[in-house]
Amino acid sequence: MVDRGGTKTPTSFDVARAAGVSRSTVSRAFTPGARISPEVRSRILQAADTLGYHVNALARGLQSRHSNLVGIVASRLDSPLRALQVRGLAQGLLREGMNPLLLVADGGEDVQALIQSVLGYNVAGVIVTSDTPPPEVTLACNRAGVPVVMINRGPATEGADTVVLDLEKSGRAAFEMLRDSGVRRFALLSPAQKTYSVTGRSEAFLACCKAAGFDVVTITSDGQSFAAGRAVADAIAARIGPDQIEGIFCATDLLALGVLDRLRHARGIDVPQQLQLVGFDDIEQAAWDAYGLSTIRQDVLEQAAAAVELTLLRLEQPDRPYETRVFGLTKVFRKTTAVQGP
Amino acid sequence: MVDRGGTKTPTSFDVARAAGVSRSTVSRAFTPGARISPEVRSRILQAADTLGYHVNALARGLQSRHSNLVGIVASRLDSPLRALQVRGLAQGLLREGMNPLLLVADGGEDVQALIQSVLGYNVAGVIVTSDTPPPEVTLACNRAGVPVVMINRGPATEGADTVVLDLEKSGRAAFEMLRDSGVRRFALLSPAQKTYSVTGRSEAFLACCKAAGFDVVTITSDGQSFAAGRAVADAIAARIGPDQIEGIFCATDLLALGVLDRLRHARGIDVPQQLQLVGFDDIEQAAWDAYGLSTIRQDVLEQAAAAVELTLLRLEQPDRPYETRVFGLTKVFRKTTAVQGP
DNA sequence: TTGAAAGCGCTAACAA
DNA sequence: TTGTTAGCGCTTTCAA
Repeated sequence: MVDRGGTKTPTSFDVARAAGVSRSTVSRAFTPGARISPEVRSRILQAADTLGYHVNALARGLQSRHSNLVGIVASRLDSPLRALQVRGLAQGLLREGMNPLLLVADGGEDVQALIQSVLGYNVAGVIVTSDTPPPEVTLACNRAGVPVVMINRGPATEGADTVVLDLEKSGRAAFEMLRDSGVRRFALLSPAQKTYSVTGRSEAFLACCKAAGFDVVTITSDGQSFAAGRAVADAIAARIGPDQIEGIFCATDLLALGVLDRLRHARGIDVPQQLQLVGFDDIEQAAWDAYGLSTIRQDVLEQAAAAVELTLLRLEQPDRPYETRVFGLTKVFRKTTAVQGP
Repeated sequence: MVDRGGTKTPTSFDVARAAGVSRSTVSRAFTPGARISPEVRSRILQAADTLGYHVNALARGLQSRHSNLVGIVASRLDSPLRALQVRGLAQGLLREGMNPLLLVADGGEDVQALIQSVLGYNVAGVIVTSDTPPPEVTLACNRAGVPVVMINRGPATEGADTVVLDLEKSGRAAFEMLRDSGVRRFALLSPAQKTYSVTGRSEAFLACCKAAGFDVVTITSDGQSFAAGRAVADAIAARIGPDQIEGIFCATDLLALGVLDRLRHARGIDVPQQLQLVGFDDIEQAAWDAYGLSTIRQDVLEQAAAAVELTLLRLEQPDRPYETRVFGLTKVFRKTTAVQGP
């Protein structure tokens, strides 16, 4: 805030004087549930309105030992899934009267330092949906008494509420979709970088295949982006053919789309005739006609809502036991599997 | 922040005592550019580290009359362009030691109320990249002495620095791309909702066509999403044919992609043989092989960096004249025009 | 229901 | 270069 010499922002003192009450009373007028008579209250509110007064959140937070700021730690903000998730988080928070402090944690940034700086705002809570889940985040927040909610960053950690997808079901769903589409020779495409949810469902998929007596060819990508998928498409194409792979589970939609794009347009491979493909997430682009990706849907908006709810719950009851909300998923058959959707 | 009865967070007082100095000196140790001897400074930093001390941003902001919080007002956070923009903004801000306060302003929310609440944090600035640019935002911020930067929300408003695309060049580039690809019968697809940049370039395109002696068929969509494009694709298809439209400029890539998707896959229309198509933005998906959309690139990351820079500049020199940075664009020929890229 | 007084943790004048 | 003294604007006991 730059002081441009203009009129100073009015304080509760100015409102108090205008309304003929004390500053404490003004404070009460702006505190939901405070004991104050309706008449006095509306008189104050009116005075405040004409003066253009609004509570100074800094002072309030300083005094009351907590602001209504909630930190959101997110990485890869520009990936479709994450963008939607952050939007859900921000809107949910705003709706509850909290303000989201956005922390982008893509590689370069020092997450630890970010958390420290955020803690300096007496944040009411921190929601983590980053890829790299530094356990120190939980630690630092716990020390400061700040509740933490992890989204798909489990496993259920002591000291944090958690929102997760059912890993086992995720992997199984992928296996089933391919198997039910007639695939007998399986492959898996998964990023080299370990991540709770992506690696987790990949391993669950592997386990399912093995349990059913199938071998799996595993291919590793550099990251989970579209470009990463595209980059390994040739390696995949090379393994298509008699006695080779028939169906592949790509651990994220973006990866699947990258593979699909190159397979079809550069290699002229017919999906699903020559190779079947299943992704994961059901991002908006998966449904675009040019792709029609068969995939497994997770409802990020629902997860975001749960994260907000968990944050508020812990604010109300700091001592409640840590909770883990496990979310399900939906198989979405489209056009990259033999079994096809509508 | 919930007080879980644990150890209290250390204050500058504790650090001062541990380091054997006064609180002001501790403050100086954490203030870049403050006059303090290196030895004392490192002694304090060390004491702070062992105590787990970090500056309380609330108290600092309260006292110094400005926090290092910067509000970002954004809408449609989950659209590819906006997501990238917000990411750039957040990272740029973080890099400069500022923290982004994210305000999602999609229809429902009362922007005015949001701004008020944000102003309560003594934010150092506000960056607006929302679709609906309430002039009240500028007004409210100006009254509070908070600098405002508008991204593509011009025209240059008094009271705000501005980052914009060259509207005239945008529209002209679209016209030229189609014309140079041999189009003689033009069409325009633009959202019904007025927006500075989208409506602006649409009108510039119209003007260019008219000036060159061409008529233009204008088609209106409900919004600028993929779905909106898809929804008007049939209406466009109906106008393809002898003596009908040969090329269309879609005011956003998402719109163009929606049209293209349905035209090709539901209507079996050959683009660019039967119809040429040019989009705008060059979002990631435009380059995906399944689409290969010819488009006009705007560099959102560069714009975001400029917005951050303008915010900082005004912080340093509150009285400098308001500045407008105009950005150029790049024609990207791909596969939806007769003239094609690499 | 209201008011008076005491800080929340920090920075910014000023003095040393 | 360092310490001292005042607040920043608010909420929160505690009395009235």
